[in-house]
Amino acid sequence: MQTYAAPRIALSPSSTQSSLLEAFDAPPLQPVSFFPAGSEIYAQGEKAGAFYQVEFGAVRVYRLLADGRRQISAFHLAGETFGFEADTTHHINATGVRVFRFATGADISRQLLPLALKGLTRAQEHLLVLGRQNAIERVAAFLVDMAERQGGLRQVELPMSRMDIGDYLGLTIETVSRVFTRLKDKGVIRLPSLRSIEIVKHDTLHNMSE
Amino acid sequence: MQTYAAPRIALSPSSTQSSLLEAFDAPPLQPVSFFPAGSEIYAQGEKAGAFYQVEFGAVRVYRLLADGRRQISAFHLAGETFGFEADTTHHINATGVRVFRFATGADISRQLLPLALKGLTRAQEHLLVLGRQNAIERVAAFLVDMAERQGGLRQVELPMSRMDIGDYLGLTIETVSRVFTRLKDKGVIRLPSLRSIEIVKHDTLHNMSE
DNA sequence: CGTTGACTTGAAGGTATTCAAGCTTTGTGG
DNA sequence: CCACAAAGCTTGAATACCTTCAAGTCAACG
Repeated sequence: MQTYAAPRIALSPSSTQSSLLEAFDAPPLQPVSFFPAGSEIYAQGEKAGAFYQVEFGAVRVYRLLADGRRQISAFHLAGETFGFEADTTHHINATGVRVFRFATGADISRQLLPLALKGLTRAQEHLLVLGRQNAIERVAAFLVDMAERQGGLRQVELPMSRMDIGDYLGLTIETVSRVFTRLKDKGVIRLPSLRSIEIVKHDTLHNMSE
Repeated sequence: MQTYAAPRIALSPSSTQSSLLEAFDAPPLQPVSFFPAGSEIYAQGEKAGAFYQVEFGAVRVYRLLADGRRQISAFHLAGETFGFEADTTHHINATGVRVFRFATGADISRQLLPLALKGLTRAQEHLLVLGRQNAIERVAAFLVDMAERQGGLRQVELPMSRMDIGDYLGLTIETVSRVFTRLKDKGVIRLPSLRSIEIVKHDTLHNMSE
């Protein structure tokens, strides 16, 4: 199985972080362990019953077909919290994740349910993108989502490669690259560097993602 | 918004039903109400905190784009149980659903969590299909899934239209139809009627879905 | 400064969509 | 029960979009 070692890019905490954490009603947490870049979290023996906070970079949750085709079902960005997803056919690949455990096993489900529901809602929106939107719409939706999760600023950091983006959007890296170029030529975005984009025409981008 | 009134097709209870229900450890349930064909469940004022059992036919969970494009994120078949998914941008369309409510609001999350996790796992598998598999593979995966959920028999009933299948698999109805024809011509399946298929070469179908 | 990996760009090809027509099934009224 | 209408499904031809294959550029790193 291929392992992707993503570069460590420090991100500012996203806006969704605090609200998600607040939703937990201050559970008793203990930091337990830290996973360096490229870690296969569950491959290292971790099971459900823990949940995680991303310290920097990003976490990819993905599935593979027998021939190696990969679909990333979710990214978790720096500052965000996620949990469960325990499943042997299911992989999580991290760059800098700190693990918290629940002090008691009693009300784990009360803690995990909002995360599960959030994940389910996102997955349903993602299905709409993959099933019914074309390449430009997919990339636009991705950028809008990334921007929102980073506080809605003009400047958006992409803590993942073009290949990751392609595997998230169900596109090839070439198509992702071409769409970036098209958006740049239209003046919708700027590309100061490979891993950062600047959203110039926010409304246009938003309309593109429908 | 378009409403699809699916025909009422009685299905034998699927194999996954009992295991899901058993997982609930016999919660105190009360049947509350019944939704006829074409009901928009949440459009009728139902909120989360209840869960549902499909009596016959099927339930579609879907999202719409502004221009009407639709993506069905899940089918729930006769005998199966589902819950939550409360969300205004999110629609559920039913043909014959009985609603159960939890007697107490206390341990709702303990009851809902396994359902949420099941839904999340299925959504992730669905994302892999939509993002990385071609038309034949998608239809094959769909048929294999339907067969398994109906007890693994050769004969599979499809309690939904070609349009529903297309909107579930991210394909047009024409493509769905063409793939059915191709599978029939290859001798992999038979089509005794529009809404029922017979799986002749089970292994071939399974390999196609990867 | 050269090498490596990641990304971009171009051209050709393939797969699914679109548009259109014909067919089949289902439902309805005579 | 039959005839017709309407809806759903199938089939065909042309088109569009994305992929594949290939070459070239850029950036990071030793």
